[in-house]
Amino acid sequence: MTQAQAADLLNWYDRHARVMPWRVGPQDRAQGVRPDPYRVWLSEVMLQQTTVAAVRDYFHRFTARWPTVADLAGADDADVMGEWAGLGYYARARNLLKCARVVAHDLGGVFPDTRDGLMALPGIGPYTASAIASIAFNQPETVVDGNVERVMARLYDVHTPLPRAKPELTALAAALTPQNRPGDYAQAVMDLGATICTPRSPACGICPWRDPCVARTAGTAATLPKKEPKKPKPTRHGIVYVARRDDGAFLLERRPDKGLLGGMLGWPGSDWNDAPQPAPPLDADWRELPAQALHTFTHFHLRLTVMIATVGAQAQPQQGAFLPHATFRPSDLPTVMRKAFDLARPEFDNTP
DNA sequence: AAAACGTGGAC
DNA sequence: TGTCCAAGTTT
Repeated sequence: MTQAQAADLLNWYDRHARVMPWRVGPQDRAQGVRPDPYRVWLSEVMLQQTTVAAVRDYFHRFTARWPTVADLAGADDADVMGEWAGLGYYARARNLLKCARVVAHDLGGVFPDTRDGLMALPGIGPYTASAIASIAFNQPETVVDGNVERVMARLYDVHTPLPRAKPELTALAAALTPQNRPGDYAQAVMDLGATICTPRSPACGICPWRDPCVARTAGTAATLPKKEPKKPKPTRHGIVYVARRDDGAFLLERRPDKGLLGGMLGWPGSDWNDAPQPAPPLDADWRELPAQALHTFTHFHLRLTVMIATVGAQAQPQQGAFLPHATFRPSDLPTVMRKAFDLARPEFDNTP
């Protein structure tokens, strides 16, 4: 019964698998081609809470610049954080480097091939460990991501809201996981969730699991999975200071590793709260821009007031350091800081 | 164990 | 415009 269901899904995957740069397709896989564990790991970390569309270009840039785990382990922290800029959840990038260095220096450059071994590494949790073990090492582990939760909730018409339903959905997913082709099966369920069993208006008519799906029969598919209500996001305020030196250098600071945007480059400024105190990083003739930078994080909205100033070569900052014009890439900034820069930049162009 | 942690696209 | 959501992990 369940074996037949798994076979139905694998047949569907053989015909409809999405093509992705880190993936070995079912045809090649059948010929014995194995995916590179480094690329599987890198893609899985990038894909945590992040869409395939957003990951593609980052994956290409990372693998072009650091083709192996040893290359990545030898990279400078600032270069890795800069390449990650814009992708979000920056703890992933810090843990990525930590993990690469453990694998390169302590494990001889070889990734563990078991779920437990993988889970011991920084930035690898239950989902990612199962994904790497099954996809890269063909271990019969069960992956449970948002797609799998949705597919299982519908297949068995589970109305318990998430995250409470997670253990139940995990058990249901495990019972379906076949012993053969575990990697293809894992990717097949996720492809099904991403292309057929979508959050809104699922395409039940062309679903390989149309017949056994309880929620489709009950007419509840589109309402599942249920979720606990979310808390409203408060709005916080902050002030950033964008100083441009005569020679084109900009005053930037490296944020501490802990906390929001940890380890990333940013403009010096105030704390972010209801009524931020001015905190200019150096004495200058600061001018407030008429427009604010608006940005929404996971748990709050932010309205950033942008102050700008042009300073001379003798300027001595109390916070941060001037980054030479030739060294500064705006693309190294996290998005909220790039938004502030996008407001400030034309002002410097207009008043050189 | 609840909260922190980013961003961009779809509707 | 606002809300939801995406191959979750850490503390």
